[in-house]
Amino acid sequence: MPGGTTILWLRADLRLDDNAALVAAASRQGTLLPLFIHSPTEEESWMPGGASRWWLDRSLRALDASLRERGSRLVVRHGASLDVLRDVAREAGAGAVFWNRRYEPASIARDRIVKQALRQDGLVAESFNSALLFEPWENVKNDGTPYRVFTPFWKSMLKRGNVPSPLVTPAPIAAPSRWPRSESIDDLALRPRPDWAAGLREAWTPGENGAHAELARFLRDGIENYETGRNLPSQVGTSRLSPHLHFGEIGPRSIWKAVHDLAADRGSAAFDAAAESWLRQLAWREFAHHLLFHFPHTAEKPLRPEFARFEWADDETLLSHWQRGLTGYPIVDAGMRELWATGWMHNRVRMIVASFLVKDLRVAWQEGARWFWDTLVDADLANNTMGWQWTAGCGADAAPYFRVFNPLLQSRRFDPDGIYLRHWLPELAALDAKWIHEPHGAPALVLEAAGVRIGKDYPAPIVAHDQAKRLALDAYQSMMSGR
DNA sequence: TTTTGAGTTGTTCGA
DNA sequence: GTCGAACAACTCAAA
Repeated sequence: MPGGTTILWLRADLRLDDNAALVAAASRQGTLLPLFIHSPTEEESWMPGGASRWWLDRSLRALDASLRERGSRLVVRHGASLDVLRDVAREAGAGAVFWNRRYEPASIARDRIVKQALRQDGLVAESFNSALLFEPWENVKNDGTPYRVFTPFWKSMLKRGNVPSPLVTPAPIAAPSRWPRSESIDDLALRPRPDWAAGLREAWTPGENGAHAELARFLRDGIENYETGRNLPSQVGTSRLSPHLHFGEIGPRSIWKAVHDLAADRGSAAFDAAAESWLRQLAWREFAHHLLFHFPHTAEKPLRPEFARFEWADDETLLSHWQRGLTGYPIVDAGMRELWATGWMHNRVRMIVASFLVKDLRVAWQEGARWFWDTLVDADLANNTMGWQWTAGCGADAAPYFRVFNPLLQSRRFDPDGIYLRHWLPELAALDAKWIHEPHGAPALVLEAAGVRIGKDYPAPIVAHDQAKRLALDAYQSMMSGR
């Protein structure tokens, strides 16, 4: 019978707007019990890192506040998901559990067990899609197998048409007559101790309102010049929506519609082109989930099996210099310090630092993926995995192995005035645009005038790029020839 | 099945 | 300084 109480099991969908499970639960004409279960070990080896936990803490508080505005609240518990769901269902007399799907391998396995068990208990258990425009199994090749190249995936997605519209959430949200026990968000101990999150607080506003504000900012100031702006780390030329998307504070359906509405309003071909280039990025997110769904081993292992025998440098020193932003290459070090301070790094710089770790230092891409996982507020298994495998050349797109980023050229091209470098490397701030990209090459008098002592104030390069590139290419060739 | 065209993000060389 | 071609040849998608 309809009615009764439905548990809305919230996970990576921390929003009220455009939430399919919420809309479906509300349509049952009963009451709704919003529940978050903290169960990090169920993510197996991909437990949220410190930056992600900080974000989650803030996002849960924002969600609770939004629910209270609508006459409800967020129940918070910790423990094994199935056990908690059963306990809460009993305590609240709930007859149904609804949730939005996640696509990480460990989540899929857990959710399958949970759904089956709840149904055996006699509960209604249903899952929905609120994270993606299309399910990973929907947009596949004509022969039913998954795509491994982005462009055909994207064309096929456009050809499907009918991108779903965002769902409208009813207000208020009907609260149950009796609330089950809830822990406080503080009890989850998500906030870092000691508190190193000052930079994160300054940079971000987690939560649904913060997400929509960021989208509005980007649609107003960023999207028109996205093609150039997205490559300049000294500017806010990207949407910065990645952490909001990861936690589901905003969904792709809302974004797709907002962009198309704006494009229709502008009615200019130039705007359409800019808008499409950004929506392609949203499709890359879809593609990443598609890949992780169909190739679940790729979070740990290369998609291209021949890369399993690549000989990586097993060198803790190189890795730790990279992690701390002490490589002697300013663009790499600036990026790594931005990451450490804000939990985020500009995408252009992510490519540069990733290429540097994998090709110049020849440290395994999995080490870089791990560090990003622990430090990024937008750490997302699908995106992180695809990005690192692409950089290493072992991923879905056949990037030619000789494509090695030159950190000096990239730095000059995308931060010509050194604004980004000076911001994150204050010890180099007095160097001019000519030398800030390569301080170790500057004449002694220039260094002296700028107060920079190489090896003391700022490190000498830990590897010589030209030589490192040759060694990397040799290593790739050895691997390919099977030696 | 075979064939054909194409593939996020780069660098370097030589005209 | 700018531009096109080469890098080296592989995998994928689709006709």
